[in-house]
Amino acid sequence: MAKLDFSPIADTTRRAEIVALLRRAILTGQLEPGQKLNELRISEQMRVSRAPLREAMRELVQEGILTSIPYAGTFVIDVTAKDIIDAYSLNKVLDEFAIELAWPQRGQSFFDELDRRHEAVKQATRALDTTRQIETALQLHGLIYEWADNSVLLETWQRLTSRLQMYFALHQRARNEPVPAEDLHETYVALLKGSDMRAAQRHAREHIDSDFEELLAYARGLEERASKAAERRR
Amino acid sequence: MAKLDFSPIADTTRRAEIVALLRRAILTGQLEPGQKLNELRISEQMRVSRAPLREAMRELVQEGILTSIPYAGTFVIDVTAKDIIDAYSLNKVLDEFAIELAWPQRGQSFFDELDRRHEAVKQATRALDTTRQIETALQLHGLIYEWADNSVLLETWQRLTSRLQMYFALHQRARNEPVPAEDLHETYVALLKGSDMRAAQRHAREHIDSDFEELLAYARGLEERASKAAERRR
DNA sequence: TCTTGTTGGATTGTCGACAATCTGTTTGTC
DNA sequence: GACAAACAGATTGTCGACAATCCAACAAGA
Repeated sequence: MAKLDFSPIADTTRRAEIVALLRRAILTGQLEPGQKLNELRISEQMRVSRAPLREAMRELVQEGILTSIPYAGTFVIDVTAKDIIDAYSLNKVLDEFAIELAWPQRGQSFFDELDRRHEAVKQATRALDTTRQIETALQLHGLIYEWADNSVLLETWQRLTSRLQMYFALHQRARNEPVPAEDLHETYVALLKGSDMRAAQRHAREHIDSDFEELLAYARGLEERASKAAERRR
Repeated sequence: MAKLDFSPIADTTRRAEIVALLRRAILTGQLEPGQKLNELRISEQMRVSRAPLREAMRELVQEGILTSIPYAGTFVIDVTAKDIIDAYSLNKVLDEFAIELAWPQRGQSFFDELDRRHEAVKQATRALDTTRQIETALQLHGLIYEWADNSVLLETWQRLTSRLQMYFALHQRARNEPVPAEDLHETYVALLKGSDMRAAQRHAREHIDSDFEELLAYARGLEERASKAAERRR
């Protein structure tokens, strides 16, 4: 008998599709931070009743990209400079841990997948598809987590990634100019293939820092705009 | 004007109360791992309609203590030895990070709160209230996270804590004998008051390991029972 | 006997309507 | 005109009923 692995069949509940739609809208910045989600309007647009929509929203609230205030509404989370700093500093720690766990698990299939994902990033970069560029870069980064073989760590990283993706998307959107940017991941990939774990950990940390500077600049801009808006309100 | 800090008013949605009730039932082990939650029955018992109950369940699914299979049901998560190992090893890393962040933030109010929580543990221990003992011990442990001033880290720890609380409760429940256990936190508290951060980090790691052994023994018991049950099913 | 269809009951997913709550505006009073 | 009470509209929270799906038991055919 031919050996054939079937993947699990897709979730076919409206709820799951709504979650995917909303998440995508938020993570790509189509829904802006602080924006209120009107249940009636969205449910009409999606041709769905409010029940599955509300359940989907609860999921995203727990996922950390929406916040809900009883009887007031559900909103896209606000993004502050501190949030970005917090997320990044935790990401550093987790990265180091993930590399440590994944290191002995590396093998041919790991390297193959590494190349595959790296290629995807390069392709998105060439195509000037910034949204996809962010997505693929994060997926490349996520490989060590998938191979770390620690389900709680993976889950944690996925939550964190949601926010990072959102932050990057907002950043890109703010300077509404596609940034080709040559490939920053060459060294990262090479080190993950090498034999010096410490070096890989160190690079992951530094690489993060370089991206970080840009994001922080954006965050500071946000802060400024927010305080000005508060001033205007007086 | 007198300075007075009001705490936020309680959530008054049924949903929030249901979440609290269910969470408590799960974390204290009243709902067993793998058990199915029948929506109709629970909603009738709580005198509530299925809508807020289902929303509450979605939250707990995202919180990681329930799992949902479309059209099949929502279940309390299964607990495997690997889950416990994974949670603990991540907890070590996070603890180290939290201590590092919290260290410069320590001050009188930190020490006071530390003592307060330590006292709560001792009291629960004296009263042989194992459920409360677990709760208070985790709260003591959580102090460094609250003072680390990193919202993402805190959030992450709270998710992790849910599981740890559940694991401990199951463990206690399995050997249905209240364990007085003398105070294990004396050293931990002392080190957090001291001036040697490294020592505190080291102790946190070792302290975790000692509790860990017990939990692992329990987990292995679980595995064994599970495999036997699987055998019987053939 | 094994496999494959069918059927009934139970349970989850979804819907539309109603109740509770909030917010901004209007009205009334001083 | 300033302030508070009452109202109106919009929005969220909750409910009961219906539709879709699953599962176990049973029946039919090879």
